[in-house]
Amino acid sequence: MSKQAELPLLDQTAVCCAPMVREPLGEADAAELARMFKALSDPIRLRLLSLIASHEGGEACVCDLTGRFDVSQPTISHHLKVLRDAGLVDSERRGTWVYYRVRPAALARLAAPLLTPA
Amino acid sequence: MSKQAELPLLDQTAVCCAPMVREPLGEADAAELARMFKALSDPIRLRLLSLIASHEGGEACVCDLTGRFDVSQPTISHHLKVLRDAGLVDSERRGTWVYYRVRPAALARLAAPLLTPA
DNA sequence: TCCTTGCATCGATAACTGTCGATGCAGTCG
DNA sequence: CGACTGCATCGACAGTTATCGATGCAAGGA
Repeated sequence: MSKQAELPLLDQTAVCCAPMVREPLGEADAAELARMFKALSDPIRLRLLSLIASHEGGEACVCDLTGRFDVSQPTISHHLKVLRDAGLVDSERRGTWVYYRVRPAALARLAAPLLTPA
Repeated sequence: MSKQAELPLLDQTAVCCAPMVREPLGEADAAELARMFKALSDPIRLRLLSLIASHEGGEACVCDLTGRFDVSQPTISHHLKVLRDAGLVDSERRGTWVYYRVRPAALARLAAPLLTPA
């Protein structure tokens, strides 16, 4: 579990600190950002992410998440996998349960290009 | 042109100022945010947005955009429509050309929930 | 008026996505 | 060991999306 390195590495400074208002996105940056935004392009995934982030301790086990939605457990599992593959969350098994936790750096990477410089 | 009101109105303060780390997203908020993120989930649309935003005057006509990509003109037109329907850009016809311009408030609305509070 | 240019729309098609029930697998508890 | 629970994976199916060429339409110039 905890698949990292699903996305190619990026020049952190390029994506992180240069709002796209200043200079056009390169093809590679656009491709990676698009992959991450795509993970956020579903209402259930957004709610999952916010449930995880706002849960006490900053983490939530799948059992806390399933049942809060009108979709089946395999569907929740699928959405969690999409979030994980996009690098937005991490998962860790502890005993019977699997805990998910948000990766704040990933969110920051997405927010950065959206912020218009003053 | 310039279709507004494609998205239902939202409580501005709820979406805008409450990072989802604090409290879980409501269903309606999640649905609208997902629609906007979906518009950003394509590399071509991200590059289009950054080209428009970084273009001099903060606006670009379609003729500045077509030809910078390996896809046909109708495809570019389609992607611009997606961005417009999501409320991320505005378009205006002036004479022969149609100019697109980013709506900074929309970008800010997307960035807000991603920012983790200190 | 007719032709040209800039852009949008249409219809078709291949690829992708969300969802489900069924199933598999790992860990826990008798 | 055997049963049960929590979660992931599989295979199938319906709905959506990205793309294209063809076409339409508006504005400007000859």
